[in-house]
Amino acid sequence: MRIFNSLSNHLEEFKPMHKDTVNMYVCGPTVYNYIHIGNARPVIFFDVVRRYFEYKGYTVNFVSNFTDVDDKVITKAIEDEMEEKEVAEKFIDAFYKDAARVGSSTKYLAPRVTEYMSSIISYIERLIDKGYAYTVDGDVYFRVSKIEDYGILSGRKVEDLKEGARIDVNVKKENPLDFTLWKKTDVGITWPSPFGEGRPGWHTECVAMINDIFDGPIDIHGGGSEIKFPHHENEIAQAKALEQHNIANIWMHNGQLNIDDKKMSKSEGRMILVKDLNVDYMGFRLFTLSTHYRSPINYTDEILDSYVREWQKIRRVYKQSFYHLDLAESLEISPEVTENLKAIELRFMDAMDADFNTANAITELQNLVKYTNQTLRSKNSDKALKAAIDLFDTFFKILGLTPGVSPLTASDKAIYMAWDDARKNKDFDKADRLRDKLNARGIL
RNA sequence: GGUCCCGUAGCCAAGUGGCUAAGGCAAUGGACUGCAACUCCGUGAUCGCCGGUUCGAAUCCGGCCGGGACCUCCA
Repeated sequence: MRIFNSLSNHLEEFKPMHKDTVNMYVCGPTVYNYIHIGNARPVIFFDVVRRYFEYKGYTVNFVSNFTDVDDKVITKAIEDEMEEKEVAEKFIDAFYKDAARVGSSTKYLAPRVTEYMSSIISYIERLIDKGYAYTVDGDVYFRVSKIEDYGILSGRKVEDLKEGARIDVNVKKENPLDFTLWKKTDVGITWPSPFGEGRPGWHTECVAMINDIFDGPIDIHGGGSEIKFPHHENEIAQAKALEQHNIANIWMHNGQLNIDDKKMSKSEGRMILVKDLNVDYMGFRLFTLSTHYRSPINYTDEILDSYVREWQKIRRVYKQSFYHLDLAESLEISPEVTENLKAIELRFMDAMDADFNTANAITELQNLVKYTNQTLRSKNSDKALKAAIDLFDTFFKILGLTPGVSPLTASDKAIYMAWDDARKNKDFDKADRLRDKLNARGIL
């Protein structure tokens, strides 16, 4: 399988560092607010990455952090007259709820900055010891000039960066590009350290946690493209300084989600929170996976709506097939995998193998829908239908889509049979009443 | 100002050197149907514009137009 590596800018054949295991880390949210639909994109996409690796038989050690201390969390805490910890707890809970809503697993290791403070401090100390960082007045800065190819990930040159850099009011820095490792402060929560009372900068947490948890470089590091620079660039710089490696073999970055073709902006009123999305979340998940993960994706109500309807269509044929077999007491029938189904499955997997081309994978899901609708209406095809359902289950598992269909109850079946009889007897009044009942139960 | 990305039918979107440019939505014609819903079958684009490279380009190169991102907290 081939994955696009942001570090090399090329598609690369995936080779795990440790046989049958994938170690991956995805930059998680800063927990000062509910997540918006743009935050949901990596939550959904990297969940699919994990699912696909698991489908392929790998054990996936999936880690994604919570940034539970930084300026925003502190500001929010002061605003709401809460402790930083309370703010973090509140929005971590909310995050888990939203992640579950959009169909992503929440069962993974989620380290928090506050839990790794000693690791972060010692990481910074080691950087100072080796001359890659310097202390000024209780602040600690990373010395970018010590890193030979700083800018390698984001494809920037130090000269270009300097030219574009704002006039830095912080005269403490040796170089405007140097970034903060430790910030001296007396606002909000602080920790004691050898450099003084303060709190860590944003860029060390991920490297320190990865270093602690995985003990060495990992297979995949993921995140949104907008944090490629400076965050990921700075992570690499620190790891190079101490560990002489790039943290991850493969760096993956998802494109941004825009609203009405513009970047989300709270101040301009262009921001939608996941919890406020008043639709079937599976439709939203399908929407985010309908564009290749590296491309930007545009949100409008209309576009989302078309994917919600698409999801209903997918779910409908699955449900109808499932109930068809259930009514025939054939849910456990042995499947007959036809050539068509084999071809659809093969193309689906080919798409996933090609840098997680979920857009093409979804096309195959749609081909399966069409095939199943045709099969559903032909006679004596229960075995093929069973095979189709099995394939749906496989696709759903990989994409993280859940149709929410379970076997019918005895009373459901009785009504269904009665409806069928009424129609055969041309008792349409009765049939319509029974049909309403079945609709109310969500069976038709 | 610097760096970079994108522009495929009304809409979403795949394809990044070679069979007739996938698929979906919408629209429209037909089939099915007690009615309706559902579903199935059919119908649409020469790929922003101009020029170049090539036997051959949506795919490579150059210019132009349009949109966006990053360079500052941001998934």
